[in-house]
Amino acid sequence: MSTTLEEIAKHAGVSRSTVSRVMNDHPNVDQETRARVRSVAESLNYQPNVAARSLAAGRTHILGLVIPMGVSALFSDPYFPLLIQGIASACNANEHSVMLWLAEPEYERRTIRQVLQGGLIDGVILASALMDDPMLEALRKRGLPFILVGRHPTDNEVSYVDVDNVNSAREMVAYLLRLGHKRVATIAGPNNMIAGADRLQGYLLALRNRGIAANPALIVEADFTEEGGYIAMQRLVPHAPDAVFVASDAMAVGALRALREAGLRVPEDIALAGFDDIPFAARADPPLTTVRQPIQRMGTLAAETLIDLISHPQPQPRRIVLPTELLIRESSGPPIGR
Amino acid sequence: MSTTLEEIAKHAGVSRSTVSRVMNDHPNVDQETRARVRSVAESLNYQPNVAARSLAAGRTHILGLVIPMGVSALFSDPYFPLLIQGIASACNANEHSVMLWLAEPEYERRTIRQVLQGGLIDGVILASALMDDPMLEALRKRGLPFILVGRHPTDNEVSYVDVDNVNSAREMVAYLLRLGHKRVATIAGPNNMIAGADRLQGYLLALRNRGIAANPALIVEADFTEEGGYIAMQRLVPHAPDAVFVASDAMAVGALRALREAGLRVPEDIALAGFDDIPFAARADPPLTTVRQPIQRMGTLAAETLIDLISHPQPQPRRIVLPTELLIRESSGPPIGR
DNA sequence: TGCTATTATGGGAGCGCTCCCACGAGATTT
DNA sequence: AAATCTCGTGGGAGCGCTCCCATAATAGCA
Repeated sequence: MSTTLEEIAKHAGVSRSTVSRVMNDHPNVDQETRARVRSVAESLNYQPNVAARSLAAGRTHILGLVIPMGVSALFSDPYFPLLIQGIASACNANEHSVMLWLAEPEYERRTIRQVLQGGLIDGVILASALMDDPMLEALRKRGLPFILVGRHPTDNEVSYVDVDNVNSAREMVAYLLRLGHKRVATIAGPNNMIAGADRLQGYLLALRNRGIAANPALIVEADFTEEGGYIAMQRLVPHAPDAVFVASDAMAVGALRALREAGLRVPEDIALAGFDDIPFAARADPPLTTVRQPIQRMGTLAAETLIDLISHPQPQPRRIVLPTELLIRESSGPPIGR
Repeated sequence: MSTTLEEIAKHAGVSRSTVSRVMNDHPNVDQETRARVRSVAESLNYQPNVAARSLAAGRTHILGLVIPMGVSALFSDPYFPLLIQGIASACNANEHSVMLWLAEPEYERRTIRQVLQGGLIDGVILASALMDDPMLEALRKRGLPFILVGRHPTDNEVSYVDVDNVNSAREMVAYLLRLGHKRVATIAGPNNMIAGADRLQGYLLALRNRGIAANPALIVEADFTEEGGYIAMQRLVPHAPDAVFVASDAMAVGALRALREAGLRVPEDIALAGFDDIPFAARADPPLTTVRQPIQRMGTLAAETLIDLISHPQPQPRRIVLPTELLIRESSGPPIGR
């Protein structure tokens, strides 16, 4: 069926061992022999058997991508597709493959077991871990290389790729305040998700820096979905905010819809700002002021860093923080007079 | 590190073979022995080594999911996330795992080789194969079980899960015609994608059934993206259609935007209908008349069918066609007088 | 009672690979 | 000149599992 090392060896007139050395770029192989083996392998369309390699060497060139699906809602915004694309693309470029686990809570124990003990994963990318994700604990106990997409709030011994959610949010809210808004509200993300908590933190910081006391009535938690943003905004309207920082664009789109239904104009009656810069943000009506984060790039970097971490284990964690960009569009409006 | 069969055997006071039989639900094991082995395995948190199992038995309980990324645009609409969710969910429920390949054209040959010859995939789900997808040819030549999501136009020896795109589109266009529209246009999907071609086919059929000649000026091909829909609609506007059937909701949202900018009201000046029923469709302004297709369910069924196909190989292909549903919302408007 | 099914179990072989050690030949050192 | 050190190569062992065959114990039937 599939070509084996031994066959290549026979055709090239060398031993199995030599072919193996060639395939793994080991030194101490004659230039000429190497070339001959390479060409035979190519012509026989040889592909090493991953299972055998894994058994013998414990290395598979497969990365696991684990996405907790407690918040399955997340899958309806373009965040994960972009992340996956970035990861897959890096894997393609580096001769790796991806195994995907959508960790549904009801199968949690089994998923963890599969991921950790199946023996066919070289490392794990854990995307948007929850605050107290059991997968994280299991990973660290097992000693399998892994990297988070999205930092961990308490544990600073783990590697991650992230953007600075706190400061990005803070800057956005500071911008709204500078425009002259007095009652800046926020629609926050779920508090058990790190990005949600961080962006709320940034909001609070910006207020504090201006010496403004946070008004609990102007802070509503939602679930990162359009629908959630819609409902949250309906709850916010009676409290008459003059600007709202929404912790994701998907929610901002929902908020926009609620405002339209409430007969409020954006940005004339109320300014709005989102987070993410999803493709639709620029095309919303009005176009959405938002924070751009390089999602696909984060995926690529996570994969690349993990691959490096696997072949060059290091005690100290890698922490990669990518820059964001404030995109000022029409939804935040001009400075207001006073 | 990881627990092995042999350890379980020792703890349970039986042989490796017996443990293997228990783990694979083979008959001819004493009830009591079986229970004992089970409990030992459970308490030692045993997980079979996938690589070893694969090597020995040629079965891995891993499904490959291959998504051609020629049209990476596809990833910005919720189709694939939903499909993936359905597949992953079925895999979780059936003790399988998923390997994901986003087949970028530049790595095509290598991807095919990895998928087919790595030896760690029991079967493949190929999503939205292109018209002449080389992966398909390779799969069939290799004899690996596989299933398509989205039928194949010429090859009817392959298994697939799909909706009846032709008839669903036909019905939607027939509905628009029944409302009294005279110049029904379409924004079609890419012609090298089967769903795109099929929906266009349905459009043409509906016209033919009414004895209406297709007007080339009223048919514009786009790429299933919002942006593509926007541009397509701009090109359509000068030809004054009174209704447009858009082959995907994502494109319909773009079309809506183009119409708004052109100062045309929906549905008063022009009726609009989409396809897919993405979550946002119901919340668009106005809410979008569309065809609902059970995307997540298609994923689940594809995975379940494939798993069945792997354990019970059959010569004849399985063809599963799921029903769609016409959702009449405001964007198509009421019947028009004449 | 003898004989053949049936059931429960153990152990060997081997899947395709990597790693380690052994070996010979040539280069380098003393 | 002998001793040592490279380098290139081959072959054995073994990763953890499944499959097959052998064996023993029991059941079924004449």
